[in-house]
Amino acid sequence: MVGKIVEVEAYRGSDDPASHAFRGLTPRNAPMFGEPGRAYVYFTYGNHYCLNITTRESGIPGAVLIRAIEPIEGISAMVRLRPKVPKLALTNGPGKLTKALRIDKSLNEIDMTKHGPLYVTKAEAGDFEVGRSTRIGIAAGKDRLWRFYVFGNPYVSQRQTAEGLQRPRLGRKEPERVI
DNA sequence: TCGAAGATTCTA
DNA sequence: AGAATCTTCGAA
Repeated sequence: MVGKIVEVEAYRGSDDPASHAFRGLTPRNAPMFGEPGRAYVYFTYGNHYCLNITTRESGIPGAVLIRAIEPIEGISAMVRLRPKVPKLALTNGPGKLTKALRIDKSLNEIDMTKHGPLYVTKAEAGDFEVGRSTRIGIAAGKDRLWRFYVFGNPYVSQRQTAEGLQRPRLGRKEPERVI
């Protein structure tokens, strides 16, 4: 299965009250303090896994939550994992995409920079614009515009009207693929 | 050991 | 708008 990442949120450490790492190292958030480029998978609300990719050097907490992807290959397999769900809703949320890609805690801490069961890689992509807004589903840290998404992409999660929404800016970066 | 909250989703 | 559902963490 292959998808293009179209929506992410950034989380940091003691300077970010919305982050799992805000109060320091715990067993759950340990990957955020570890090597960059690893998966940080956590379970929440009794039902859902969420996938992050760690971003900062060892000892400094940081991760990017993958909130939505655009399905590219293996769509029938994704539908099998999320039966009776229309294509547009297959992977447009952090808990939805982990289910559609069968991502769970067994992939926690996996190296996502190398070819393996779950990894990211650069791919061709035309020009696109990046929208940004406040992060979704958080109680603190609402002042930061740390949610980023491909502007106008229909596979972005349905809450683009979150407060703090800004019109597209930032540049043309190649999006990446998840497998 | 216990209670409350949670980087969500689905249904009514 | 509210329930579901259970892990995690901090406080007691």
